[in-house]
Amino acid sequence: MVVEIDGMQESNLLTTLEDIGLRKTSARVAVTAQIENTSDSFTAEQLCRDLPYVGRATVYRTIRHLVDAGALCKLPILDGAPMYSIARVEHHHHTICTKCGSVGEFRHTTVERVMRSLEKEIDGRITGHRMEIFIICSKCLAE
Amino acid sequence: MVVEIDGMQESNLLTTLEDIGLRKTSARVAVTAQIENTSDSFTAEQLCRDLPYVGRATVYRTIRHLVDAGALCKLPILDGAPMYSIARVEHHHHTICTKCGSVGEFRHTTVERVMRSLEKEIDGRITGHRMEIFIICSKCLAE
DNA sequence: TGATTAGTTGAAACCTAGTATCATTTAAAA
DNA sequence: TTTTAAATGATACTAGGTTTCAACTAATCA
Ligand SMILES: [Mn+2]
Ligand SMILES: [Mn+2]
Ligand SMILES: [Zn+2]
Ligand SMILES: [Zn+2]
Repeated sequence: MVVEIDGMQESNLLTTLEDIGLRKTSARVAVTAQIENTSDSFTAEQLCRDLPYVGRATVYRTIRHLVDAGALCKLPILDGAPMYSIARVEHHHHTICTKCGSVGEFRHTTVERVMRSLEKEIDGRITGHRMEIFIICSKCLAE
Repeated sequence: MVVEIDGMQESNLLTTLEDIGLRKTSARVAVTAQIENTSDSFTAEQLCRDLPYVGRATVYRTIRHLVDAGALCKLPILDGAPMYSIARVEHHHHTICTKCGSVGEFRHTTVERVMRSLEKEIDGRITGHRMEIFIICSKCLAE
């Protein structure tokens, strides 16, 4: 069963940073607010353009903190900069529209069950997995 | 059922290039031979280091031709350069050892079946998918 | 409250991975 | 052979990101 995960839940990235023991600074307020107001996924460079008064280094550092803390997903894009999106649930996978780049999150119980069954069959110890489904999203199909 | 795919089958990357209509040049002979003699996966920079007499531009161009032709897999590594490996079967997935970086290829019938079943459930039209399983390989576990 | 201090910032320099340019060379057809 | 379009590779450039470090500031403390 596919469970699509969407929209604006409480996330407060700033609190995540404070919980790690980092200071509440104006740069961090600006970066986290911008991310939370961007309902879609984004790249680091987009964030830099949206926040011209925050230094590049700080934008990148803040993103890294949030990824390390598990509050942001970093997903590799084969040609180009990785995309980031707020991680609303612990473990999930992504749909990526190859036309417009929009990213969706979902969980799939059968996939997870299959993964667990693989542990007996794969040579070595499984420590994790990643899955992306490439789509043309309904919005792009409608055009 | 997991089908692990391994070892040295006939692949002749050079022939792939000629089949696309590209000329047989000494640079292309060198690059394809080096790839075929590297039984493991590799990065573009590794290949450049192994072939100091072939220009960087040519190494990158040759890799791109081979990827476009489907003879090489390009797989994204979250921090760093993508890895390449010879594509021995049409569609497959990868295991990546997070310790030594070695890449394995496998097919999994159940995963593919699940993918097809997802088409009804995901919003949009599915055009493809990607899956990587992160492992500590048996070689690294043995150390 | 103001003094202290360790954490934070951001301009600039740097780095890695990869692409574009273009004069020279070469494969392959004629 | 001669011809010529394709290929090469040195060099310059770009994108994405990190390091450095002097200046700044948030949080703690007297
Ligand atoms: Mn999963
Ligand atoms: Mn598959
Ligand atoms: Zn789309
Ligand atoms: Zn390993």
